[in-house]
Amino acid sequence: MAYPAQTDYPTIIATAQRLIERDGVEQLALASLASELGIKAPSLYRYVTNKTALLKGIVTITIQQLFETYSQALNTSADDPQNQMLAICHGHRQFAHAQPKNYALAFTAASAEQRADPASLVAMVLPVQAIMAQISGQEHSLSALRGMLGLIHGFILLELNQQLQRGGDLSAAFDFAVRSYLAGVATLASA
Amino acid sequence: MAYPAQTDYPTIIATAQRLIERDGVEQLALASLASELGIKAPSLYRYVTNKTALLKGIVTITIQQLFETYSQALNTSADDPQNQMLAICHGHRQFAHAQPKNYALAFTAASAEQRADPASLVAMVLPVQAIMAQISGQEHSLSALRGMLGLIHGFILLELNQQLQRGGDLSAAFDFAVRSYLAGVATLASA
DNA sequence: ATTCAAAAACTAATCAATTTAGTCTTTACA
DNA sequence: TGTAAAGACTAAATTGATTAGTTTTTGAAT
Repeated sequence: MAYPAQTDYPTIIATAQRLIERDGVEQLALASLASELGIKAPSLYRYVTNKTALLKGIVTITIQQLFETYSQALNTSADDPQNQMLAICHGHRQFAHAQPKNYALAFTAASAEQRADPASLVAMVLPVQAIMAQISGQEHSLSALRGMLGLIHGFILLELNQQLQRGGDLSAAFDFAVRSYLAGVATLASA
Repeated sequence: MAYPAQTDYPTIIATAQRLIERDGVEQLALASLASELGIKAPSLYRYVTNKTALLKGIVTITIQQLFETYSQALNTSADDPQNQMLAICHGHRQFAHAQPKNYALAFTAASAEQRADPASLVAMVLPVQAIMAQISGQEHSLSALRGMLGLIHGFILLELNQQLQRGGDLSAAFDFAVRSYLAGVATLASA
């Protein structure tokens, strides 16, 4: 029963994500964000308690979006576990490439207050672990999952941070690495 | 022919590394660093052009230290390429665990001005690629190397960022993942 | 011995950004 | 038609990096 809000939380987060993708996180000042929303910086404090909380909100939303990418990959993808897993890995990488700055922010937030809620990460990967179990066997499924997440995440970060600059087809290298890993997991499982 | 310096560049970097490890990068203020060195903040500007340059200096030194870890692993390690590679991977992980905050800073610096010189990274991994070639064959050695670096780096970052919190022996999982990957690379190479 | 100049540090001030305090404006509803 | 709550604003406080200008120390030349 009052003044009509000139913005709202989802808009703030979405706008912040857009600015981060355009200019980088370091450049994200509350003044610029507010200006982009047509308000002044102090007004943001009606929606977020401080900048750290804002960043954590961004991280949370980004993870949710990645989560949706996973769901889609799981639905649309192929018959056998190997191909399902490949679809997930490529989906993950595409997501990261589509919003590199937000992806990096989501997974390398320096301070603990900014990091994603662990529970949501677990929810995200449980179905993936089930598929991995078909490849690695139950016993190794958690370790195998962790290795795979490390592989795709690390590869992507090295790419995004310009640390794989020696040429060659990075998509092919990624595919090669994931296939190798899955093949190895399958081998060690049957041994 | 003058005032004796109360500090020097290497001391500044080493002290900054220590403070980062103790309190985190976000907490690294020039005033605290200066105070730790027994001087005032503006005096730091005689040694570094600005805070960004300081951070880049820290990153550079940290990478050099990791480089030395690699050299040691390469010297002391075993006969066959698989075991040499394992030694490198475990050495890398131990280094990261010994100085997690500086490791994360070195490899996830948001802005390009803070990142390590690409050439030094190449120099660091060339000998590793030679070993990888013995496992994967020349043709795949670069892709296989990239995958391995991604795997160990990603796994370590997930660990350090508390994103592998579901229990279990992480050292064992790391070992399992690396062995799986190497086995897979060897398999695909001979195919 | 004294002075000079350069190096290095200091204090004080500026600038940029987040955050807080207090005030004004809009609008739904009695 | 008035009023209270929500939302935004301006102004000011805070914190941290950076700059300007000044002072201190000391080795070397007179």
